[in-house]
Amino acid sequence: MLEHQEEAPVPGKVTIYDVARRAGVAPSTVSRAFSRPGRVNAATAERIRRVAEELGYRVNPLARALSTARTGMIALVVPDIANPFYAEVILGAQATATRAGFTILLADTQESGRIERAALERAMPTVDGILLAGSRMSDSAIRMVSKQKPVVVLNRAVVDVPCVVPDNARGIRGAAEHLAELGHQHITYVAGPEASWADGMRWRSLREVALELHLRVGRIGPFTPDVQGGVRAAEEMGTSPTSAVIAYNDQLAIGLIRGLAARGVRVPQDVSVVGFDNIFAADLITPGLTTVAAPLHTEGATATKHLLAMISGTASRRSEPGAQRVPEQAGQAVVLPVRLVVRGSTAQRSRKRTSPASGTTRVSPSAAKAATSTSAGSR
Amino acid sequence: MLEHQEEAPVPGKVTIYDVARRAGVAPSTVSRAFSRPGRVNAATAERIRRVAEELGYRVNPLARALSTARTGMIALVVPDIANPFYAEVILGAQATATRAGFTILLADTQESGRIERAALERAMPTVDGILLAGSRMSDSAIRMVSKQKPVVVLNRAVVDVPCVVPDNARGIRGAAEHLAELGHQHITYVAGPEASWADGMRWRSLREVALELHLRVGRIGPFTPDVQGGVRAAEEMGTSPTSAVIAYNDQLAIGLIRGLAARGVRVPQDVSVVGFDNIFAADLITPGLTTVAAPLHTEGATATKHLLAMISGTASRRSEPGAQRVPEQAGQAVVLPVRLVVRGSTAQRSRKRTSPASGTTRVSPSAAKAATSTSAGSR
DNA sequence: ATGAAAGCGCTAACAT
DNA sequence: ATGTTAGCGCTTTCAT
Repeated sequence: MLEHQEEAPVPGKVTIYDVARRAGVAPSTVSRAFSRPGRVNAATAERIRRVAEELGYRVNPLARALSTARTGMIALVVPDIANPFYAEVILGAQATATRAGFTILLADTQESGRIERAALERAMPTVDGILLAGSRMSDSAIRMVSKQKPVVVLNRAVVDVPCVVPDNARGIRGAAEHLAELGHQHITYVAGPEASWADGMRWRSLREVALELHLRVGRIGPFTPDVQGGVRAAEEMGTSPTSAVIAYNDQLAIGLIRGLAARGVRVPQDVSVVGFDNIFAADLITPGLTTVAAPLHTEGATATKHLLAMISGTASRRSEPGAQRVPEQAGQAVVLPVRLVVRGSTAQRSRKRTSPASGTTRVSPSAAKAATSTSAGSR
Repeated sequence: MLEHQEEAPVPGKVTIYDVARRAGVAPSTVSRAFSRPGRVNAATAERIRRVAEELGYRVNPLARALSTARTGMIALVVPDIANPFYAEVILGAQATATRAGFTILLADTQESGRIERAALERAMPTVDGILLAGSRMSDSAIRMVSKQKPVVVLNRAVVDVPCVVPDNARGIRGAAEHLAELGHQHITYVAGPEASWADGMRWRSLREVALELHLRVGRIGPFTPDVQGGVRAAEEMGTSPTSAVIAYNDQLAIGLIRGLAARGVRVPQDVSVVGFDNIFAADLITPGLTTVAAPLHTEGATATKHLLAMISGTASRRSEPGAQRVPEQAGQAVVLPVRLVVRGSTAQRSRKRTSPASGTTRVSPSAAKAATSTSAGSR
């Protein structure tokens, strides 16, 4: 009679023991039937499956995780989900994670290093690996983390930690060449967060390519990498900006265009603007934003693919504490190709503007320190 | 000497046993010290904390979950993370979840009911509750789920399941009144997904308020609720749309404006457009989009708050299978206030346009078939 | 207030 | 191929 209790399939309460009893086998056999099909007789396996089915049995991932030390979850840590940039990355990550049977634990750190640490603290013991996109932590902190669990970093190069980054150099080069072809001779770089690796990378690349192309460059910033920041940048630029500007990212570029418009400066007639990332909105605004398209979705996917590889790599040697580090070409950043998407925000340099034929070849960005754009002096 | 093994704080491997031994207490005491402070002598508690600290001990959430049946995770299921609408909701949810010590398990269902089911299947056993935003499942399927775990539904009313929705009726009313004040007498509703509860709600509300305000209304659609859909809607509208339109959501409205612009119809001079949601981009495009601002962030936060309440409610009676349903005012949808944000996409009705004084109270938008779609028949 | 011991549901040697 | 037996790390009666 007690058997009757089984008759009511209470979904979350059926265990392998229930199935085992009902199928007339040992619990371990049921376990095998689910965790490693093939290691059990096809016939019994089938029977077990049937019984499990009718009993409404589902494996309990938690219990499984407790003994295997593998949870099937990976943490995705981002500074701001609402940032379309990360949204795309998340999508890419989610897609390949799901396909591999992994679940994503999402953590938004609100652009705060403190929250990021806390989030990691919480998530770490629950996940098999970590995807760090736009981390605010220091390189050494990241290395620390990667010593405990497999980690892949996005959009940033950290020594000794697998990274996935867009080809910033080529992207900036493409943008600069495009601008040069349109007759622009002086480009202003609108900088993003000071601490951003990508920002440094882009600015450096710009200076290099400028040298090569005989362009002059200036720089203002840093600004927060959002629309707000762009508006502020426009203010800082004053009424006579250079004829061309490359912004750290699209949000900044969009804000810049708005800010410029508000002060009567027209884009692209008066100044050409190029962004970076090619977020969704780049195509929505007027004029459309010319921008360096980063393979957002692909970045997420690629990073996840690597992470999963690392995870299955470490899976074997559980007991070796220090062995967490994987043979993978650690430290070797995978760089993904980018492409320039030309839209309406860039145009032939207007002849009406004064052409600063004078001026040195390469303008010292020291002018940047003048809060309210003294850098204008260079023009 | 064996003791020395403890000296190397291998972060993920320290257990309460290690701490207990080192602190000279029983494992159960260590457990108490962490899970229910107060039930242990303040002094010993302190000592335990210290030892734990220096040993680098962290409670293992999985192990804890296995015995308590509470994981501290809630699943957030959304159709599309990249959709700015959901991005905001996610943020709101994440914020309050984190504050309560909960972690979010994110699942993007790619607008697919099938994937949604699969995701739930996977997540269910791992989470304490579920947040369903923009679910593609049937009401009954949702009720089924909510019988197993606490569930809160967003942007949709499902009988017997706690819901959080924006005040669609008031929102539409506000939009219609605004349009009426501007002199518009005929409003076209650009419909979203056929299966969408919100869409039905909005259309119905529009008809009601139209009756009251002596406005005529028409409707075209359904369209996919994205920019693409809006562009298609523009095509379907032909060259002589009504002077005012309300779209199911902002993306549709944005696409519509683009599509209209492409065919030489100017917004707001020729036609006024109102959206719904007030997503980020609504303020970026030109002209700015007049729209009904839904409290996106608040929705996520509110829903989460309710879910957490339900969770702590069910926490007590673990053994009562059928008792999962909470006393909460189940079925009672919480409706959140909205407000109209007026931007540049709406304007006084242009006198130049032919005023269709003739025509029935409700004009059949048959003109739509002029475009490419044949689906026009159903409207 | 603290200790001892029995699980939570599953996996993993080790047998057979 | 399948059964036995220990755990995984923590919580939780039940004693003391």
